[in-house]
Amino acid sequence: MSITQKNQQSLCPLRHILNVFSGKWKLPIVCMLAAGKPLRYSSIKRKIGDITNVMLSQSLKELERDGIVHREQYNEVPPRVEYSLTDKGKDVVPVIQQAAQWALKDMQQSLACGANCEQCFTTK
Amino acid sequence: MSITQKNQQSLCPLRHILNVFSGKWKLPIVCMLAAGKPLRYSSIKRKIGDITNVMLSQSLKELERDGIVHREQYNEVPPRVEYSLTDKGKDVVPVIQQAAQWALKDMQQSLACGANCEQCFTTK
DNA sequence: CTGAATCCATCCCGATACTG
DNA sequence: CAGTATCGGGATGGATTCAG
Repeated sequence: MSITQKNQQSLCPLRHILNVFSGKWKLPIVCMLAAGKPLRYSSIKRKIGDITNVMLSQSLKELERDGIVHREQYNEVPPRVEYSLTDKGKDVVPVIQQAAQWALKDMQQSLACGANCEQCFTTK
Repeated sequence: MSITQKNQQSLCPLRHILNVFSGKWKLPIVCMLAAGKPLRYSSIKRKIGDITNVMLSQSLKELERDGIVHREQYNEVPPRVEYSLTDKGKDVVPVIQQAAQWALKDMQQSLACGANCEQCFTTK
């Protein structure tokens, strides 16, 4: 399980936000959902590209537990599940955008790269 | 070494900022330095409290390599080293503050805790 | 005082295979 | 389609000891 669970007693807000969003995949996932449209499991997986089922389902489960994403399951055949951001999740988006801005500027200065990443807010 | 080195080719700004600031201690360290006054090694260690030498020196070294903190060494006896934020490091402070704001609000809602942490911007 | 060296436990992440 | 089960490598965080 994630680091989030064991240290729920660590009261520092910064530790808290790191607990919620650290890991390799959570920010990319939130970014995809930030567009507003609910996405299906396979859709997220396809957009991210190189994520495995284990990491995707685990990340989604933890984000759901932490109140960032909402999971809506439709009992159909074949099964359909859609993920979207909760209100709390939408609240973080500006913060992430600001962070991405800083990071982009930093990267341009130090690496002169174009940030051709499809997964974050800085593209286009 | 940090994850930062191997994936320098990962061009996503969000990955970049996570690379620079993830880990258990870097944000607390930056927070202490954000007050503006240069701090000595032992001073940082005392303020954080439960960090070991290994983690502190490693974190500082990586933050220095990434251009966030500046290390000033005075050749005296006993040796004295002072750490402070670079301009780039100061630029991140507002972002971290915003993040801490969100996290604090989130924690108050879900845990009703008082965030009695000395290490972050939300105290006092 | 400011670290470096060594050793060790944990856990994050991933590949592969399988299920309702 | 939307996941779970299992196994394993490598990174990360830490205790202890030692050094300039």
